Amino acid sequence: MNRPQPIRAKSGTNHEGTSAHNRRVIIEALRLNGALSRADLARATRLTKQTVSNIIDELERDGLVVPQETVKKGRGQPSTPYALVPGGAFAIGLQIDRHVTRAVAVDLVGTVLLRAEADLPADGPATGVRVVLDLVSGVRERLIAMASDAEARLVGLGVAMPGPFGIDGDDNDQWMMEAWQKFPLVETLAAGTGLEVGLQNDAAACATAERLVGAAHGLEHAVCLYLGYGIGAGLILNSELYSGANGNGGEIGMALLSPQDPKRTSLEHRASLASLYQHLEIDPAAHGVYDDIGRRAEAEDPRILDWIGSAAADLRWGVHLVETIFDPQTVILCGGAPEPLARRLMAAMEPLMPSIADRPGRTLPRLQLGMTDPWSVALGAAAEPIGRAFDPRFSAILKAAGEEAAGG
Amino acid sequence: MNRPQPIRAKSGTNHEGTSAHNRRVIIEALRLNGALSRADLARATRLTKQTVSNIIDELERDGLVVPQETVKKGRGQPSTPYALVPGGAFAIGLQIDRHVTRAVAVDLVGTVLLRAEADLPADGPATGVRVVLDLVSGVRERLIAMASDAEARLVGLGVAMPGPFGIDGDDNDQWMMEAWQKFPLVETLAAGTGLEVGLQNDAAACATAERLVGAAHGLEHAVCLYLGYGIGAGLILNSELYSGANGNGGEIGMALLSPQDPKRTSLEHRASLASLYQHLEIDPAAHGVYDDIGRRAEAEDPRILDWIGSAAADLRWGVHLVETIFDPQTVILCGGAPEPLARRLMAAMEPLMPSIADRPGRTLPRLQLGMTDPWSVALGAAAEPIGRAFDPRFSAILKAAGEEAAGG
DNA sequence: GACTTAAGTCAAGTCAATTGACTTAATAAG
DNA sequence: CTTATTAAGTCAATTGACTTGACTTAAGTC
Repeated sequence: MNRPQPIRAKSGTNHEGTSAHNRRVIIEALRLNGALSRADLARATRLTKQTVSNIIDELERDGLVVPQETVKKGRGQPSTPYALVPGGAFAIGLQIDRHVTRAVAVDLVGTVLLRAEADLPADGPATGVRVVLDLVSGVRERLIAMASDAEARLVGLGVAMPGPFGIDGDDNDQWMMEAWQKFPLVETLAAGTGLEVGLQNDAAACATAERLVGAAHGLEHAVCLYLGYGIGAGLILNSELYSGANGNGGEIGMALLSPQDPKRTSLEHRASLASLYQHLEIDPAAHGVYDDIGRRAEAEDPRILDWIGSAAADLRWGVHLVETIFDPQTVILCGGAPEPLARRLMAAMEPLMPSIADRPGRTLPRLQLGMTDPWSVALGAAAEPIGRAFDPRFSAILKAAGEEAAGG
Repeated sequence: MNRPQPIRAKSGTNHEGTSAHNRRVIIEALRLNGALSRADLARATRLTKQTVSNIIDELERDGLVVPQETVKKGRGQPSTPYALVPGGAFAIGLQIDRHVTRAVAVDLVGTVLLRAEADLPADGPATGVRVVLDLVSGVRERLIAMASDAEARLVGLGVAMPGPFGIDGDDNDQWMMEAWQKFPLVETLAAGTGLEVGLQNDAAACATAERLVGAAHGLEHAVCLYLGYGIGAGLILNSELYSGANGNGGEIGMALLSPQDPKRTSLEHRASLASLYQHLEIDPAAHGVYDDIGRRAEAEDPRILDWIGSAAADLRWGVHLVETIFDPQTVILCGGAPEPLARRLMAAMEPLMPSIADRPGRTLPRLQLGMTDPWSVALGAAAEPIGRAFDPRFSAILKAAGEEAAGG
């Protein structure tokens, strides 16, 4: 061969790609609008009635949609709306956090069916892999006990853990997170479960959750500011999660706050639960910390209010920055902070700084509160395989790497 | 009707979408890899030989590709590579700058064939629209004189001008830019020329140019820092220009530099040619300013070096920030600064701040110099219709709004 | 009670990718 | 020098999935 480098090109597509896309478009339309008739779907997707009819028949056979009561809405034959069947598909989500791992099972519409939690050992993945595999298979078994066809309808396993990925750390890895980041987790879990495995960072998972069932539902452009032990941004751009070249898109925790600052203060250093724990001089590894800060926020503990004031100033600027850079429809504050804290933090961020988002004729608020639930990252992890299997996306149309070009 | 809101759904697709995508994929492969044989194309795109053969035949009939000399590369029948025909398509790009407007004609491979320039009147679009229409039609006529089939092969008119769009300004509109931004330019130009018209901001246009023929050629993720009269970022994400919800994505000039700063200093205030003009106390509207600062940079004028030092500090942080947020493959410094200035500015930005981009095994530099040419924005404007017509993209597969769903 | 409107089906048609056999033309082996 | 092997590319038939247009069903409306 004369050509030493591989040829760079996108994949082509064929009838299967067309069909897969149209199926996904219809599923998404039902997710976004609720039950719709074949005629409505045809108009909305610009497909012909006949095509929609065929796809709906197929989806019904596959158990993904069911007809509802017919609706008489004027002249003409009454229409039969079809709705998504929640039990049409399932996914498992796994969160690996600093001292705990959580797994959830969700259905096609994003309802959390099962939760499970376990402590992670202090030696990281060495023994921790066993723990997470057991957690996942426990959830899987309970899911199958709930719905006997769940095994066949399980579309994948999503994993979420703190990023960044592929970077040499700062030697301060008290939680063994770096060891987890370097561990071949996707391969190990895929081999151990036989499922397709996807990996996201915490913030991306939160954004994925907000996109499936939360404040970003149906939005094309949204930024989720995830405030957890660290801080990150989950980016929904063109209706898809944006991950960057190496899966580290949105890892804004490491962003330094100022061009001049000789101390090189990062955003994470000032606005994250880690910074709150430090400010309060409490051990983040102690049990009940999460509930404790929730209660103290509720009680408006002055030291918490201090931190809120300072974190809010930095986050206000963070909102300004992501609005300026991304021009999103909305910014969502979400993630792992207890709700009383998140709510007060959000209130303290008002008034927001002026920005490009401050435009006439807005319908969505510039900043809104998303999920504040310790389980939202695991939910987002589970939402990823659902989206991968059912959301319309460019990559779903293209011929996959596995499919060889034949023809001679 | 019972349903007051329109139904939200993506468009479906059909055979035409498939076919259009495959054509685009093949054109892109030829653009990225140079001439390729049908067999190579089939392997790279995962299409069958037969399909590729049909598409190549069609593209050859359409005058978009030509066969090259056959190549004997070992056993088997020699292959016939096909190459893009530069004259297969043309586009016109129009830049509207503060006191000048520029138009270029480019061909399918992004070669600039013609340039034209005119001063803009001080009253903005009121009389300026006439000027830009004349400029465009002048270029169009010269293009048709060069290539008689150019009229039929003209795929569109791209326009670039400073953003942001749709925002109420800061009452300091000495250049009438706000008047231009509010003017229905796209509609007026479409009506006046009969061409499809697209609009981008300066930074986006520069990124579009870098993507077609520059440092971002073939990259999936790149951020172009555009330093012109203002400053902005052109974002290439997933191989496409990202524009945000309102076309203002990347408008980082208005980003405030610090959470605390009571003076609310914006990046544009510190790192842009406007700030340089102010620093040098020269009138940016005077003729020959551009060449003048180029010469002074070349001569290492101490006042220029002052500015370079301070702007470099801010830009260094800007690079850190976009790396942290986007995780791109590379950052490209490009745009409207004279090359001697841009080159020194880039040198002064080293060493870059540590960031997530500082990873082992990089092949591309973290920061590289892109086009520094006063015509690069106009080139990017022209590159936009070329990309719209020929690049593989999700939206090109979907049924267009014009196409009504029929079928009964 | 006849007409209009809209949902949805039927069956044939069309488009574009696929398949598998075949042709062409080179190098390698004996 | 002949034969085998390999690879590019074509031919003709097939397949899959959307489209078309006529038709059926079931409400309103006049």
